[in-house]
Formats: sequence, C-alpha cells, structure tokens
Amino acid sequence: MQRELIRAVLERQVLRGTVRVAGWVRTRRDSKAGVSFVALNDGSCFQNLQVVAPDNLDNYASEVRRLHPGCSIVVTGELTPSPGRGQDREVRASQVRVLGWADPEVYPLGKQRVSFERLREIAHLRPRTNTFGAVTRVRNCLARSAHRFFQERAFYYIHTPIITGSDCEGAGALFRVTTLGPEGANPGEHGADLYRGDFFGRQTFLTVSGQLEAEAYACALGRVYTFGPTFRAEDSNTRRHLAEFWMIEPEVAFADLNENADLACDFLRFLCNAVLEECSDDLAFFEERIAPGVMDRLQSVATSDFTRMTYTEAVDLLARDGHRFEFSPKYGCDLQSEHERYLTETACNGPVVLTDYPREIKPFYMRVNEDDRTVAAMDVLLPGVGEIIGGSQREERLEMLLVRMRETGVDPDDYQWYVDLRRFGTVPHAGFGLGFERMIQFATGMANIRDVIPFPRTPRNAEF
RNA sequence: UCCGGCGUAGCUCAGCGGUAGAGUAGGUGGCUGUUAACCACUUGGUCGUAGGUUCGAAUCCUACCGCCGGAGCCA
Repeated sequence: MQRELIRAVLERQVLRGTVRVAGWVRTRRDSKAGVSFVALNDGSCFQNLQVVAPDNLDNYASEVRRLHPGCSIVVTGELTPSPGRGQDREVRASQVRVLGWADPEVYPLGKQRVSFERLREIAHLRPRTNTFGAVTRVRNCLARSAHRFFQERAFYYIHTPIITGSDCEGAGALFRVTTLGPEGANPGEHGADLYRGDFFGRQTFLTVSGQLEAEAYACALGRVYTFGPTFRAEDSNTRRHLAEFWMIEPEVAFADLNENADLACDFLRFLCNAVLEECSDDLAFFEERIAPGVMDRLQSVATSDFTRMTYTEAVDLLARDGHRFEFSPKYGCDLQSEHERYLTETACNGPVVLTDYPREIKPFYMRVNEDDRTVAAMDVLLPGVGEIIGGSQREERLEMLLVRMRETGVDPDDYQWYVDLRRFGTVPHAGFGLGFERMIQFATGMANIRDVIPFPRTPRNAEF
C-alpha cells in the first residue's frame, strides 16, 4: 500500500478509507478505555496526525505502550472523524510497525521545552522540533520564491565560483584554500613564490561574493542572479552573522541605481507575500510562540512603500531629531547599528532604502555620482534585522574605475578581467546582495541567525 | 577582537561562605477518548576545568575553556 504524506491526509475532504502514514512520534498518551493516542509528524506540514492505537493490536503491550518521542513508525488504518477536541480527524490503526526506537533515557527531545542554545548542540536532531520544522519549510519557501521571482522576470540563474583568486574585494577577511602543508597557512614574505607550487598555482580563497563574476555575465546576458554560499572569516559573534551563509545577488545591465532599488523593493515584497500565502500554518506558530507581531511586519513590508532617502538626508535627520545616540551621527562615517535601527524602527517605522554614500567609505566598484563626492550605493534596512540588502550601480567608466582602484588601494593588475568589462562594450549596470538567512530571520522572527540555517558555522563552531 | 553576563540532576533553574534543592523529563502504580493530561511514590549531581584564600568554597579571588547578549565588521 502506498504511503501518504500527513499533509495530504490532513487535506483530504472525505474522512474515510484506509491510509498508510510514516513518521516520528511526538507524544503518546494512554487511555484505560483500551487505546493509546500517538501524535505523529512526518515533516510534510506543521500539524501532527493523531493515531489511535487500540489494545487489540498484537504488539500493543510489547511495542505501542513503549513508544516515546522520537520513535519512527509506519501506521496503517482507517481515516475517521475524531470525536475528541483538538483535531477533526484521526487514523484508527490496524497495524503499527516500529522502524526505530528512541530510548527516552538518552533521547534529548521530549515533551519539555528545550532552549535554542541547547538545540544548537544537537543540530542533527533539532529539525524534529516544531520550531525547526517550521523554519525549514519557510526557508524552502523563500528559496523557491526567490528563484520564481527572477525566473518570471527573465533573469538567468548562474553559478559563480566558490573558490576565488580575488583577495581584496573589500568584504572582510577570507578563508584560505590550499593543499600545501602547515607553511601554506602562514606564507610570510615569500607568499607569491610559495603559492606558485600550490594546487592552483596561486593564492586562492573561499568567495565572499559572486558579484564581480556576475557582472561579467550581466554584461553579456543582461539579467542574471546567483544564489549560493558565501564565506567570511571575520571573528564576528553576533546574532546576525555567520562564517558561512547564503546570498542572492542579481545583476542587471542597462540599469541605474533607481531601477536597482525598485528591483530590491519588489523582490522583498514578493518574498513576504509568498511566505504569507504559502506558509500560513508555520507563520501562525511563529506569531503565537516565537515572535508576536511577525505577521504584521511581513504584511507591512508586503504592501507598504519603502521610505527612500540619501545618506546625507539620513545623517541630517539623525542629527536634527535630537535623539541621544552613543555615537553621534557624522557625515563621512559609516552609520552605526543604533542609527540604522533608529531609522527603520523609529523614524520611519518600516523598511528604508538609503542611497548615495560618501565615496571614501565605499569600495572601488561603486559608481561615482555627478557631485563627485558620493557613490551610487544603496542599503535596504528592515526593522528587527537591520541591513538586509547592500548594492550599488557599478562604475562602468574605465577611467573612473581606475581612479577609484587607486584611491582604494586596489591593484588593477589583479582585476584585469574585471577592467576588461569596461574596456569592451561597457554598459551601465547595477545589482545587490540579499543575505538569505537575514531574510529568513525577518520572515520567522527568529532572533538568532544560527537558528535559521541547518548547520551553522561560526567562530569555533563547525560541528556536524 | 573588545565590553558585559552566564556555566549546579537528561532539560529549565533556585541556592551565593557551613558540606545540594525545586519544577520538568525518565521509571513504577492509579485514573482518564486522551491532547502542555492528572494523582502518588521513585531513580538521578566529584555544582565547566585548574589553581588560590579560608577551620570550611557551588558560594570569594585568578587563569583558562565554552555559551549568550551588545559593539566592531558586514549580508
């Protein structure tokens, strides 16, 4: 007999007929009336299916009464309306076959609440909890929706390299990739010679962004995007940072900063709508148990306009508002977290797009504006998670790009191929990067980024 | 990396100078078409590690390790 997903059983209109389901026991309750109730979950949806196992089963005493949270079973039985409160249907089991036991003395998950910190130590088992099941389904919905958004708009999905030779993209410290022995980790002053004998014949690292390579494809195919892992070797210990995370980076030819910002806002709205429409059960759980208000915030981003202002306007607003900050906002300095939080959570009370930052604090590839003092950069801030998107219009003018490389201490010889894009048939283009895990945080209300990725990598943690 | 906080029973925590407690989970029994089930009894800990102060340290001091939060960096 064909096994059915619990989600399909719960969606059935007609409550009769024989079904077979398989999953993991969440709880078991016994009744002296001669039945045991088993809440069964198979991951296909948030809800459990109630299995009613009568004591005339031949393995009732020997096995059913020994079922505990975590045990895996296959159940065959009749689907019927449920007389009890809490569910409209149940399966009256004619057979309960145990696939795997879970000794309650040592199995760490039971009916009691377990802290997220503790669950990180058992990351291989935490997907069996309500919270991580829900996070996983929302994560999947966001990934599917991201692809759908770009595919519907004629973007090509491209795969940019994980291993890169660019060592100064200005996006933080890099992980070195080498097949050399211990000397490879600490090259010293003879680094260049040393790496000539390495696997790639040069220094290589794990990528911190697919942007530069995506630009090459955008300047040929028009609209492209990447969706892949990204690595930062920063010793960051916050609830918003991972050493390995996933980033979505669209890149569009013949587009300016304004169109770039429009795309970013449309994209965020699209993702919020998708989660609201496709993950209602999981969202209801987050709303009730994890982060009250999360649905309102999603709804608000999905429907409202994003506040747009320039960096200069933001600094003015922060100074004028009279709010006391630990660091007072100053033109020419990066905005502090407290400033960004104030803008998006208090001043605008919603999503904010900041544009046109001073050229001194931004990397070489961002396009210099007509005022000569600012570059066409943009950050999108969301309440609760802060910066979720960073992007820019790229510098497409060969001479200016070389000027900016000199200014920021980047050697054009290391980026010949990138400079070539301006040398041959250059076009205006723009793009941005969206931190995928931060988007999941916003959609679920999960406070710590380590709890929205299956197996988080952070400083001193690469378990599993 | 810097600042702050915390590491006590499987889990969540109380105890804060006199030699270890609660809730919960687990076990046993009772009750019940149950659903955070309920009632009774019960198993369970060299109090993160290493030093030090003291007659005596889970409790005070130092170092280290780990975790959490904030900052920096950024997505």
